[in-house]
Amino acid sequence: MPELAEVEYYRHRWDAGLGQTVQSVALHGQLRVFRGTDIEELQRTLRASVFSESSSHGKWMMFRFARQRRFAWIGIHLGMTGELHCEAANFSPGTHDHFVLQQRERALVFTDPRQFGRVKFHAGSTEPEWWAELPPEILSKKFTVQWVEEFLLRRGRAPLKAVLLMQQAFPGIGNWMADEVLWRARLHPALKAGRAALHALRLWKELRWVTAKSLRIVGKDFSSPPASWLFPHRWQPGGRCPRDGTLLRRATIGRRTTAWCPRCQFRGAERVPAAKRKAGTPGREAKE
DNA sequence: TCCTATGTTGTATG
DNA sequence: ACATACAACATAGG
Repeated sequence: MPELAEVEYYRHRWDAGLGQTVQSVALHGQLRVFRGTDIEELQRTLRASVFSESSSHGKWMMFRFARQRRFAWIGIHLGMTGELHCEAANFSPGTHDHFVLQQRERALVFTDPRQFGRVKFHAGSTEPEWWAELPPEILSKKFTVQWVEEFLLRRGRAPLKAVLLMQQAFPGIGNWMADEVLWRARLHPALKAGRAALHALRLWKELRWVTAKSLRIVGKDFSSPPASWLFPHRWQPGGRCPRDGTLLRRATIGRRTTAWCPRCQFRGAERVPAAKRKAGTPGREAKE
């Protein structure tokens, strides 16, 4: 499920283990989530180290470990179905529990049935490249209106929805957050990004608003956003726009199921009227 | 049986 | 080189 707010929620589930020594590291089942990682070194380095720090960036989480003056970093991405949880010390892993950090009083577990998630590893005295090179976070100073505008222009021909999902510009935004932002900015998900660049300020504001609020609501204790959000209505059959009561529409846009209000989310005047479209001919819009 | 799922990556094409 | 579109990955549930 995880987008940035859920990621933050899951990250804190390992907090109980902070300051505690890792006694052993268990890798279980398929090793797919470790693709590209030296698992031998990972296990060797983490054993007897202290779990000393935890942070997140978009959909990535980073956990730091220390042994004497040596540091190790674990990066975890939850993919589509990943979760972190904390279990009793005598925990025995199930089929989808791929990564277990055993501590004296608990087990820190990474579970992921579909295995789209991944675990990265780095040891040394400086931060790993894959952590240092991440794009500006949405709530950071470096995430400016210009940043948004320039990216929209560069991806000018792609549908706005698809562009909002691009992690190199909007780290942490996923399917439901993108829909929420578009609905609040009153922009149609199929609008060409180049056209949406005119409304970069609005998008920037809503990106930051939705991000901040989601962290407080979902990130804190996995609560659901209130009925005034698009969120609780978007998958409901017969779901209606909380702003004007219009029946929501759904379609596949940018390869993902998208919900929007056909009344308050305009495509804008740029839409060339399909003057002579024969009845029965599919339009440019994705099938519904 | 077929469809869906809050994600990313590799590959083909323009 | 750059942007865009799509299949693929693996599993569960309706």
